[in-house]
Amino acid sequence: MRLVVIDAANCIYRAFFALPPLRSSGGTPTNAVLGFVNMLNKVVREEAPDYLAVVFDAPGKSFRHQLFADYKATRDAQPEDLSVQFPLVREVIDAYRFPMLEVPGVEADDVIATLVERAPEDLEIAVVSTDKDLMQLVSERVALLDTMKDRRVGPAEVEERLGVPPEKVLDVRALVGDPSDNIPGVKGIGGKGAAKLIDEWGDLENLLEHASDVKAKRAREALQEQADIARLSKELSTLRRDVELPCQLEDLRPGVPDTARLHALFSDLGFTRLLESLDAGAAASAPSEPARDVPILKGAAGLRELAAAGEGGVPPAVVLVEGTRPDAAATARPFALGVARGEDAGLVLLQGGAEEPAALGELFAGGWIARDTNRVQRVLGDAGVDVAPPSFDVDLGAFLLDPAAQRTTTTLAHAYLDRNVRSFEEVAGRGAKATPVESLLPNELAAWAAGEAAALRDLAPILRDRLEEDGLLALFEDVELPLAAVLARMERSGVRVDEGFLGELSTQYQKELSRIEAEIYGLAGEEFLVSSPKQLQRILFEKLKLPPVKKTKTGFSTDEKVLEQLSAQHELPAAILAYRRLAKLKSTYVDALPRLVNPETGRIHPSFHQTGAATGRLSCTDPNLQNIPIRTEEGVRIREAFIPAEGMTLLSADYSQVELRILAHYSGDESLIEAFEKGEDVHRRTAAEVAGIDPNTVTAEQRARAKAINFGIIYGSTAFGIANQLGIASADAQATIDTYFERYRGVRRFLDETIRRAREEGFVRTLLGRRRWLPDLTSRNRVLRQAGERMAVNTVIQGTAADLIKKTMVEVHEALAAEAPEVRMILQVHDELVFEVPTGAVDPIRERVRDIMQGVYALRVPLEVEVGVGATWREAH
DNA sequence: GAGCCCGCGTAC
DNA sequence: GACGTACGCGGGCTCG
Repeated sequence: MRLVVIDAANCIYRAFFALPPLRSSGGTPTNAVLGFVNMLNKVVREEAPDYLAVVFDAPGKSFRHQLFADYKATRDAQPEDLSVQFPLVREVIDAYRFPMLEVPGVEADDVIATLVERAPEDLEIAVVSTDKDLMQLVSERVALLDTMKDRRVGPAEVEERLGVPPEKVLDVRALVGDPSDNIPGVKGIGGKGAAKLIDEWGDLENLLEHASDVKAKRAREALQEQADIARLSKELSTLRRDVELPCQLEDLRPGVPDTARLHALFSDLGFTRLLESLDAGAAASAPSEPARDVPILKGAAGLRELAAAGEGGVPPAVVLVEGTRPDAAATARPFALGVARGEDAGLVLLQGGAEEPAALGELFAGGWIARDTNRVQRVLGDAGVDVAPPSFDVDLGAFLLDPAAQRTTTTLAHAYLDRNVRSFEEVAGRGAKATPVESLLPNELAAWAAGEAAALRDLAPILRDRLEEDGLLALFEDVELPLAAVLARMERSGVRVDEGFLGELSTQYQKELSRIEAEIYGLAGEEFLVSSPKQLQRILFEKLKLPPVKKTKTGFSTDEKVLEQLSAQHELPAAILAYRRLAKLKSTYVDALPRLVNPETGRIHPSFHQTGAATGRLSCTDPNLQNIPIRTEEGVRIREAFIPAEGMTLLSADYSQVELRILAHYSGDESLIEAFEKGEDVHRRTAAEVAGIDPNTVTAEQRARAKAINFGIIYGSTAFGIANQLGIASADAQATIDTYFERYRGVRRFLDETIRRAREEGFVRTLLGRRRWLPDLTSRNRVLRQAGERMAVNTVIQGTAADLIKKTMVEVHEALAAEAPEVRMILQVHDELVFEVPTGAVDPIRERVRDIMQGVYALRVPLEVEVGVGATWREAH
C-alpha cells in the first residue's frame, strides 16, 4: 500500500516560478495552477497511491513563532499573482476529489510528519516536496519526491546531500540553519563542517557538551558562544509528530474525480490540453450501461415482483415517469416507474389498479432514492399514495455540494460514475416536438428508465459520502431532505383563488388600458405597439427627439427610471408608465393566475424548487407565487384574490427584518444588536446614528435613506448603487456610508472578514453550513471580482435566512401534523409562511407558529415574527 | 410555429 | 461597472 503526501505550498511555489506567467482569458494568473495540476496528475499516474493527502499550511502563526519571533521573518511577501492562485488550486483538488488536509495553527510540515509517524508499518510513503526540513522524515519506507526533476530522495540521497543519515538531519540543521525559514544556525559553521562534527560527536548535545574539545578554533568558539542558538535552531527544525489530525488513514482514499467540475474549471482557466485529456479519458473509460433487455412489468403484481427482488435493507432507486397532461393546471398522473434495486432494474407500467397504492407503499416502505423526491411525493400523493420518507435525493445532494453545477443525471453520472447515461430528451425529443411518454416504444422507455434508476442507485452512496466529507450531511438529513416532503405537501395543498374577482379585475384593467392606449396614440401622433421597447424607442428618441438617458445592449433604455426622468419634458412617458403598470399586472397575474387553477381542486398548485437559487432560497414556478405584488395599491389588490377554503382563515407569519438580524448576529455589532434587543425601529435608529440626532426627530427621508443603506449592505452595494437607488449624489451617499461604517464598526469587520476568508477558501458558508463556491473572488477582472465579493456577503446573509426558514418549515410541519393536521401550510415567500387554518383554531395556531418560528435558532438577537390573519392574503399580511 | 434572447418589472 | 436572489411577460429575432 502506498501513501502520497503532497506539500501543497512547496509545489505551488515551484510551479509558479517554473512556468511563464500564464493567464486565463478572464485575466486570472494560472501558471501555478497548471503546474500543480500537471504535477498532481503525474504523481498519481506514476505512484498509483492507495492513499493521498494534499497538505496545506493553515493561516496564522504556529508554535514556532512563539518560540522565535523572527521565524520565517525574512520571507518576501507572496506575489499577488501567486496568492490568488491558491483558492483555485484548492478548487481543482476538490474537483479531483483528492483529500485535502489543513490543521488550524499547524504548519503543513508538522501535519506531514504526523501522517508519517502514524502510518502503519507496511505503508510506503512518498512526500512530494523539495523542503529540506522534511529530510528528517526520510527512512527505508519514506522518500521525498521531486517530481519536476524526477528525483527520489531516500536515505542514501539524504546522506549524499547532507553528509549524515536522516536521523541526524536535525543535528546538522541546528548548526547550519535554514535561511528560507530564517532559522539562524551557528554562524561560522557550514554544511561540510556541520556534517563532519555531527559524524564525529554523534549528535548535537554531545557535541555541545564537548565543544571545548573541538579542534578547529573557529568552530569551537562558535559552538561555545552560540550553543543556545543551536538548540533553538534544532527545536525550530524539529517537526511535531503529534498533531491532532482531523482524519483517519481511510479518509485519505482518493475519490472519483468530478469530471464535470474539472471540465468547467479547466475551461475557465483555459487549460486546453488538460481538457482534451479529460475528454479523451472520459470517452475511453465511460461505457454506457450495457444494453440489455429490461423487464417491463405491469401494475401491482409488477411492483411486488420488483419489491421482492431487492436485497433486504437496500433501498430502491426510482424514476417516476409522469403521464402527459392535457393542460398546465391539470394533475400529473404517474404513468410508469423505473426501479433499480441491487442488481435488478426494470420498468413497471402503472395502471391505476386498486392494489397499486398498497404495492407502491410496500416498494417504498424501507426508504427510497430518487432525483427529485419532492416531485415524486407530490405526484404519488395526488394519486393517493402516501409513501415512506426518502432515504436520498440525488438532485438535493448534488446541489449542496455545488449549487452552481449542472445536475442532470447525465452530467452527474459522467462526473461521479464515469458512465454515459442517456437523457430523457435523447429518447423522447425536446419541447413541442417531444414524443408523449404514452407513445414511446415501451422498450425504449424501459431501457432509459432502468439506466437512469441504476445511475441514481449508484450516485446516492457516493454523493452521501461527499456530503459527509464536506460537512454538509447534517444540513442534508435534518433540513433539506425532510423539507422535500413538506414542499410536496404544500404544493398539493395549493391555494384557493377567487377566479370571479380576477375576471372582474381583468375587465376593469382592460378598459383602463384601452383608454391609456388611446391617449398614448394621441400624444405620439401615431399608433404603435406600446409594449414594444423597440418601437417605443423610435417614438421617444427619434420622432419626439427626447434625450436618451442610458443605453441597453441593443439600444436606448426605456425603463421606469428613464421614463420618470423624461416625464418632466413630455406627457407621453407618464402615460407609458401608467400603461406598463397595468399591463404588467394584467398579463403576469390577473390573466395568468386563473389559467393555472386546477379544475379538480379549484386551487392553484405551484411548484416550489428546493435547488432553484444558489443561496439556498426556494424558488417558485407555475405560477411564481413569490412575486405577487404588494407595494402599490393597484398591485396589492391581486392579493385579495388569494382566499381560504370555506370555514378557514388565512394566516401569514413573517420574520421581521430577518436579514438585518442575521447581519447583527454575524457582525456582533453592538449598536445593531442593541437596536434589536430593545425592539427599536432599526432603520430609524440607523438614520439617527448616521445623522447624529435623536431618533424621534428623524424625517421620513432620512429613514428611507438609512433603509437603503441597510439593504445596500446586505446586497454588498457601493455608494454608486445606493446613490442611484435614492436618486442622490454619489458623494452624498459616500459620506453617509462613511459615517455608517464609523458607527457600525462590527459590520465593516464582518464584510471584510467574510470576503477575506471566502477568497482564501474559495467558498462561503451559511449558518447551517450551506456552501457556495465563489471562484471569481480571485479573478483579475475587477468587475467579476467585485461581483464575487457582493455574492460572498449576500450569500452568507440571504442563505442563512433561507436556512432558518427551511428549518422552521420542517419543524412547523412536524408540530402541526401531530397537533393540528387540519392546518395547511400553503406558501413560502422567503421570510413569510402562509397557512390555511380552521377559523375556530386561529388563536392557538397563531401562537404555536410564532413560537416555533422565533425559536428555530438562537441568534445573538431575538427573532421576531409578525402574524396576521384575514379572509384574503392582503388582509392577513 | 418553436425556441430563444432581450428588456422590463414583480417579489424578498 | 456600480445592489443580491429569483420568475415570467411581450416583442422580436432566428431557424427549419
